[in-house]
Amino acid sequence: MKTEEAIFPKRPAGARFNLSDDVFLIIRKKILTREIRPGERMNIDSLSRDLNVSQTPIREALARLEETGLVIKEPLKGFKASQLLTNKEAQDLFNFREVVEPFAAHLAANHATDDHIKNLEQELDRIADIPKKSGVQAFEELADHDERLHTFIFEVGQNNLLTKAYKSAHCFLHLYRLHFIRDVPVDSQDTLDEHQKIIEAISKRNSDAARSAMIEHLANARKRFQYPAI
Amino acid sequence: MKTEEAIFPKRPAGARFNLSDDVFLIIRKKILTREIRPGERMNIDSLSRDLNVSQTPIREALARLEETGLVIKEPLKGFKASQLLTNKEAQDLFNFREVVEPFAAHLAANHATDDHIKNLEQELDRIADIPKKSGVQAFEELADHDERLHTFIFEVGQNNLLTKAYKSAHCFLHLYRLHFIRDVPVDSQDTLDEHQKIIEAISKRNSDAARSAMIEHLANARKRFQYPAI
DNA sequence: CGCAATAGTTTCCTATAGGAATTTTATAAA
DNA sequence: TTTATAAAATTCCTATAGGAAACTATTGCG
Repeated sequence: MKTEEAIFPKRPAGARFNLSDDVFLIIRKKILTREIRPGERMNIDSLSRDLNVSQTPIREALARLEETGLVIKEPLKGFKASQLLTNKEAQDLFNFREVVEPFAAHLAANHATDDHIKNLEQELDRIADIPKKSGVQAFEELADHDERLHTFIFEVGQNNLLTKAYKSAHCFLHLYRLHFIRDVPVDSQDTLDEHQKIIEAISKRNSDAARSAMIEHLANARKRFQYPAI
Repeated sequence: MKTEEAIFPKRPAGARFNLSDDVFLIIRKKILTREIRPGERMNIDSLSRDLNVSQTPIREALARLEETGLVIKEPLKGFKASQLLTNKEAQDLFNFREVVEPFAAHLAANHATDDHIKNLEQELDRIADIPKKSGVQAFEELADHDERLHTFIFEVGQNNLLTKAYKSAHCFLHLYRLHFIRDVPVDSQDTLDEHQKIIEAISKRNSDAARSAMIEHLANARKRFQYPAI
């Protein structure tokens, strides 16, 4: 079968390809952009028709997504996108972050190469004008930046296990945030200031400062997050 | 198709069942007991013949196992069990545990019900005679106990996200330990004393004591672990 | 011996059919 | 009208067969 190029991007020549990986990424994206809503049923048949792919790769992709927790299988009923975090689960997530991220920042300060630091500073430049913007677009840019930065800090830290744990938890925060905070005016300046402080500490290879900057940032982020009272 | 009851245990009448879940657990067990060795190729065909199941559920189970990291897919070549942790990765794992488990112990002390505490103390009784034993059997009993205890502490702690992260990391430690320490005489008394200290702290709902007992235990465990110089 | 072409194997993917469970619809009775 | 039962349609789950692409091994040739 010829895959539709509009959907499946061309790969570098010679690269191994694999339908279920593509399908996995596509469906995951649909969920993370809320094209598929939390709790929504996902029909294997129609997915396979939409993506122009047989059922096998769809099933594999859904099985993998189930393992990540983004999708839930109800035997003999079908798959559905999992529900949003409850308030309690969101608090659990923050507890998790408060345990794991300061350590990641500490590691990052110890392992950062010059290239890493350049990347971090570029990231900061790239989003310097967000505070002047407003509305959904500002929110989305800030959320994307936040995600890139925090993930990158883990990657600089070089503990793959830790990184994996963070990533698998983080996508739920992403969804939660998307759902509740989308239309709330965000005070992006505070966030960016805190990010800057973290990056500066990492740039100076000051691991203690990086750790405490992250602790402070997360405490504030949690407060900013309390906003939507479910 | 009729599943073989020797392999697939009967389920309570009316319970939803699902072949790929069974297959997932069976293959995972084969890996965690080293019936399938790290790095070993896994042929979909022969798996499906062995388990007397068609290829579809095998593929789904392998896709899920790939997501956990226990299995690696090489497109157009097939699946294989993933390699053992490198020494560096094992150290990363200990770093991860040292960040996450003291917090879990803290949570457990705060959330423990009387039932939980009874279970913890029973677990301690159950293995009190391990120090008198020796050889592979003693090792296996200790390893099983260790796994039960640490996992249970997370469950008492009630942060599902944290628990999930721990579990998904822990199976690699399990394999690593199985490979390198199996035939090394273990000094189980130290381990059990430390476990006891943790359980006592949790029983008294003393979260600070639980945290520091766990910190101490992990530091010692890491030392005991250095044993096999790879 | 080294290299290239070929055949065989393996794996991925598709397609499809039929069984099983669920949901929906239709019909009948209270 | 409401409730209960039965039939139909939908959907999921499994099995199986076969084509396409890639890898492996063998063989033949220089």
